[in-house]
Amino acid sequence: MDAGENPLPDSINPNNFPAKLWRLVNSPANEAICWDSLGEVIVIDQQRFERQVLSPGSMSPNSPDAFKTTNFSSFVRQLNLYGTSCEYLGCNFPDGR
Amino acid sequence: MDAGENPLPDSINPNNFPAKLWRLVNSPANEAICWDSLGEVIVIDQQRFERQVLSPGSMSPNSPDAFKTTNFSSFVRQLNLYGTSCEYLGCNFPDGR
DNA sequence: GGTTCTAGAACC
DNA sequence: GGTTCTAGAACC
Repeated sequence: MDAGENPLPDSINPNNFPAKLWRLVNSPANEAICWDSLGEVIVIDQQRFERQVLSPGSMSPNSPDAFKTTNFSSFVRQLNLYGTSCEYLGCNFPDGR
Repeated sequence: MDAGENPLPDSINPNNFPAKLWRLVNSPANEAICWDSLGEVIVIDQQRFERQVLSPGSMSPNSPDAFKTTNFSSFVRQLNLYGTSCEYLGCNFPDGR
């Protein structure tokens, strides 16, 4: 599903963390973060996420989906603040295997 | 100075975290982590450190200097456990500038 | 409202 | 003895 199919209620500020996260997780274009098969927890590929989402210049400038931090640990702090469970999809090989 | 010039006392287990950290910080071969100019805090380049020290295969296999984790956040947890102050030397550009 | 650094706690 | 996940606290 794309963002158009699961709009957020007007009471949610689209510029805040939960809304950005929601759009990103539901975006099929994004390969770095997604729902698990049961739709209960978020699965993150840290390497990809840092490269494709957090890294400055990785998203189009002034994108409403860009997070304010570039640090993965700060992003995780936000996840925890909002009580979001996630799994880490890691690749353990430097060459990306 | 190299490791030969500042040996650790025999009472320090060379396989434990503080000893590994000590050797690494004092090693001129290592570019990812070093002392600041006053020799008071450790300066870490996170990107380099992940690539050149934590990443599996980045150090010679079974190196006594290899840490047990591959996660930067776990490494930072160890720093904090031992009360080690550090500064983060970040590069903010995806291409390494 | 978000970011950063550090620490608690449970687990291995 | 180390690792991981989460939370406290101070700061911006």
